[in-house]
Amino acid sequence: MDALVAIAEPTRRRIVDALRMRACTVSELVAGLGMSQPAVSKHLRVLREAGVVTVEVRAQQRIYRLDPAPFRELDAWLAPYRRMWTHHLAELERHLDSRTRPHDSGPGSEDAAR
Amino acid sequence: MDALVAIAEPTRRRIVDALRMRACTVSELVAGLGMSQPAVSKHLRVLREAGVVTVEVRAQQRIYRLDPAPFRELDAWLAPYRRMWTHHLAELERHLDSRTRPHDSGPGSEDAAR
DNA sequence: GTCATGCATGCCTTGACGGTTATATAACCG
DNA sequence: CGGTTATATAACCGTCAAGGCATGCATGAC
Repeated sequence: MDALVAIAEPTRRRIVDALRMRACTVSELVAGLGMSQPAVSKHLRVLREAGVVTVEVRAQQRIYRLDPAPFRELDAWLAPYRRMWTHHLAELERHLDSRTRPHDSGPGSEDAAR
Repeated sequence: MDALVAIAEPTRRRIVDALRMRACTVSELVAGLGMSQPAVSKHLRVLREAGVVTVEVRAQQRIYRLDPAPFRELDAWLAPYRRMWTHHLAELERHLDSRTRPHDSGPGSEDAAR
């Protein structure tokens, strides 16, 4: 979950969101972010060391692309919380159910989450 | 996605992970974290203002519990990235396929693994 | 070779943040 | 009422990180 800290930073999340569409060179990112090139390079370094992005050296250019691994990790971390809100939904559903059909006692239609 | 910044901080993630199990008072969190009470209160304030937790006033105690909303939001943000790693898996699968059966050219029977 | 390009690194400043101690507020207990 | 409990807030400090500029280091073009 070290990647989470890296991704949380607003500017880096902009970079990540940009790389989600397609791999980019540093210059392209600089143009899109409206920031100095060193600043972008430093953010890319953080993302690199957190395993969020990988680099492909191509002449003088560096092509950055996302590494799926940390996102899978984030997804795994999020999993137990998913149960939380599905539980909340189920509760709400039961509540609404009991208001609509006050005497419905049977475990009726199950609506699977997502 | 302001909640992401709040959750990214290590101590606050410990708090969130604790609250995932059950709602807690401040004192309980302080005991679990081994930190000063003001420090915990400040983190709780950040989480509160980010919409991550809600408070229930009960005499002198404040019972904190998670609010599912920001986690759903995080899940939604993560969704497009999910497509990324499933795509990677499909690619890897194709690759392994071509190595196992080098002359398999037709898009014939697809045996989906796992 | 020299020059230009693309990027990384070093240094510096500034602002934000996590942690502490001390204090204020509020609710129960006697 | 005074005293205790539970929590928030204030004031302060040390640290760290994000951004800027200047520079170094490769690679390709000439």
